[in-house]
Amino acid sequence: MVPSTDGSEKGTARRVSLWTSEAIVSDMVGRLIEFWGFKRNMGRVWAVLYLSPEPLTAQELRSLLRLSSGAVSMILNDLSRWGVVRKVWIQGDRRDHFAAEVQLWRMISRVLSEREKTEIVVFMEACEEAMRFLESKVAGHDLRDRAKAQLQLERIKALHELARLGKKLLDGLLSTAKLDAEPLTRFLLGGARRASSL
Amino acid sequence: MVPSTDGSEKGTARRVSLWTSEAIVSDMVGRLIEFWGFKRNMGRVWAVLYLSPEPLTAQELRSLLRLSSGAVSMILNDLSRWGVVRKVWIQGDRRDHFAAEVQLWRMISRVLSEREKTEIVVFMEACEEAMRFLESKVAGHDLRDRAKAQLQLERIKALHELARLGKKLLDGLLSTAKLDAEPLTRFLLGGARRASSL
DNA sequence: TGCATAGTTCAAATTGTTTTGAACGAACCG
DNA sequence: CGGTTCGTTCAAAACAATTTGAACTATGCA
Repeated sequence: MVPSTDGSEKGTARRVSLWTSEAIVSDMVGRLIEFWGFKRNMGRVWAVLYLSPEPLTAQELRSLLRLSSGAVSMILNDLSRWGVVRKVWIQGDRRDHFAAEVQLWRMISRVLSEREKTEIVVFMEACEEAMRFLESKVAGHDLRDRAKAQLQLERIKALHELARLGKKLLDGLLSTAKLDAEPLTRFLLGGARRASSL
Repeated sequence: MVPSTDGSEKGTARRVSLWTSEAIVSDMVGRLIEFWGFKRNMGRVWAVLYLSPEPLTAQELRSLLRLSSGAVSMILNDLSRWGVVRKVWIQGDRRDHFAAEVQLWRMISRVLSEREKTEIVVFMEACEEAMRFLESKVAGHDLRDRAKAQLQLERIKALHELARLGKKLLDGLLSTAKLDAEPLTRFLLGGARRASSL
């Protein structure tokens, strides 16, 4: 509401509403991120920081996004733990300032490797455990059970194999990621692109 | 509890508890699927069907997984809409029987294309809208605002480009998928594998 | 030291999602 | 026709996740 005394140095809140572009993008990133299993506000906060020319304080985020102090604190923590936001020390200001990681690909690969990879590994281990159980069943007496155990073994093996392939794909993506700043861009797809700043 | 009159033709519930392998896998698939943004029980139901030698009735699923009649009905609907389970007509039995899609890759590519692709397209459209808004800002009078609009334009362009690449990757996966039954297996990764039944 | 502001924590409240179970409609069977 | 079983729907209940706000800790400053 208050139209902001824009150049001010110390005032409580420098600006209290988002540009249309910021609203659209933060909303969208929020949705996307939620859909990916994170909190919606993590996406919103990240997006606002990503579109900000300077690092912002918790206060500013708070008023831009109408969140409580607690929420902002927790969300910034989450984002820091995922390495997608970092604290920036600013001369003579006691408050913490936050900046978004702008290397999109670095960010994504970090998340992928921490999150998806664990998920896949756990899944594969579960498959292995189930298969160990079935090994004993296939040697059992009941004929019907043996056939069933056999079938399950095959099916679970297929799941296991799928996970293995998924992991490989992921590893492929991640290794290209480490290599450089223009990564996905030539990962198997469309070799002839100019460098971009992802 | 009741150990089942196994070969029975018409009894209410043929079996009421899961094998260890089934418990492990259905639990695991449930988690994974939940993590992917579906209902946990969708994963569980699918997994039980996937590991079953014959199609099962809603009743059976109900007692195997301890769900209410309503829940089973709704979940089977969801699964049908996603095309990962289908009704099987069984001679002289009034009840519907359900079988899991066992072509893992076909199943996954269907879900990927329906869900992720839409998501990406919507995201790209949002980026475009935000960029249109900014185009007007860069022509504005306030100097500060112009710089900021410029920055946002660049950043949003990067997001847009990332989405485009994601889409391309997805399309690549999906097109290999359509091609055949042994798909991911040689999608860029490890050319030298035997055929599998994914 | 005492005041003021920044930041964190956590129990309670809110919000959102999934499940339940009773009510209903449809199909089959004698 | 009834009676029975199957399947669906939907409002209420249970559950899960997120947010709030007040209490608290820490730090800077005079």
